[in-house]
Amino acid sequence: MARKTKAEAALTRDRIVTCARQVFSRDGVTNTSLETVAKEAGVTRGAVYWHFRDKADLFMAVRQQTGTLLRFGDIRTGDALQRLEAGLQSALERLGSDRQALETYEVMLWKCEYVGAFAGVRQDLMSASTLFLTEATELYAEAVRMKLTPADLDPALAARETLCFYAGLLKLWLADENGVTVRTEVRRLIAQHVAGRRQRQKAV
Amino acid sequence: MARKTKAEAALTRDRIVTCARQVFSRDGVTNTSLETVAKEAGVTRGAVYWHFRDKADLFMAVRQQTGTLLRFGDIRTGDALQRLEAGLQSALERLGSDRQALETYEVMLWKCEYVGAFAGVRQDLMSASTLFLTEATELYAEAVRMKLTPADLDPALAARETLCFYAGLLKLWLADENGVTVRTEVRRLIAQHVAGRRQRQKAV
DNA sequence: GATTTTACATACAGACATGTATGTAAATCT
DNA sequence: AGATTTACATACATGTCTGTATGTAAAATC
Repeated sequence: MARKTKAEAALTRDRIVTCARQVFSRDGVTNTSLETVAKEAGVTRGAVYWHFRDKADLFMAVRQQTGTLLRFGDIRTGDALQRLEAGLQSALERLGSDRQALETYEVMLWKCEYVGAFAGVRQDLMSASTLFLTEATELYAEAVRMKLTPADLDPALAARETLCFYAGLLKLWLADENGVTVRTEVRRLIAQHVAGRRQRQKAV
Repeated sequence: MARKTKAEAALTRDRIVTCARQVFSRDGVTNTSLETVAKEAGVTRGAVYWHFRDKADLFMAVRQQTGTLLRFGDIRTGDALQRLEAGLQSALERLGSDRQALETYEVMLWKCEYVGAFAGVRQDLMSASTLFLTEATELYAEAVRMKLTPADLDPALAARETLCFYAGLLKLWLADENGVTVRTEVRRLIAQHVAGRRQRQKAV
């Protein structure tokens, strides 16, 4: 076999990751053999083992290729609550429009068993949750300072509730292919969730 | 081998289910061989195949043995929002005190790939979500009628938000073994979530 | 009490996955 | 230009899991 140039090799690696994502999302991580991934990518297991140590390593690459769904830092317009809402909205919108993100999260939330070598990945997910909490807490703190919310709102607790809401929404959205639970109402759901924090004018 | 009496056979079946739950929660569903389950239960694969058609069937039995975590219908004291909160609280409390429930949900939410024969199980989960929605919607509707909430609250939408919150809370609670995200704050989180619906007195 | 089931254990056959070792021709380095 | 890596393909050795077929002694049935 003729040796590939470095650029070609990078392409090969990328193809393997892309195909892995697709096969994982179709058959589940554990049920997928590296042979299947290799075939799909038009290479042999040799190539796969050259680029990745094992399946868990490949799975990590799949995650990294897609990156993070939600980045509050990217959003800079509006008040704190508006930025929070925009972040959530854009994350869910991306799921609907970005097939790669869809497949990756489908795998992570429904088609992966976090056991053995994959237990570490679960730790990763928890780190992502912690990051979410940090950012969301800061946003809520700002909202309190700006009197956008009742003064007694606890930013850390509110952030945790939002994290739960977001985690559940992601999971349900992915499973709700027929739109019977949340998929058709995402926008309103997110808007309502954030609106619930906002200072209310007056009771009836 | 001496034939067992019907009662003994039922015990055997139950042991298999119990051991399956434990092994599933340790090794993940896909990575678990029926041989492992059988050994753990002190029988051979013959017994397992006698009682269950295949692994998916056994998994269903694991779920049925534990039953539903959350039943709003069981709670009859307090106003609609109090009953809603009590339902959520009791579900999470059970996770902390009932090891069987803990293991079952750990498997369902983190150690199972919903693919192939297990795709049907995911449908089951969605049915459970639908049931949750029905009950929660009714509770919110009652809350509106009793003026416990702002009059413009949409019961169906509120129920969906609560479903997301609950789903995410369950998942995060299970993963949060070190108590860094939600585990130590469950009670307050749930209380806050429900309190957010309640009619507020007056803005500052 | 003879017959029929039952509740398993045992045995069999085949498929499939993994990790590693080895081969190789061309790209890259010096 | 020669030496050395590189980017794979191929081959090997091994273990494991599944489903089914068959055997069997005692319960259950009549």
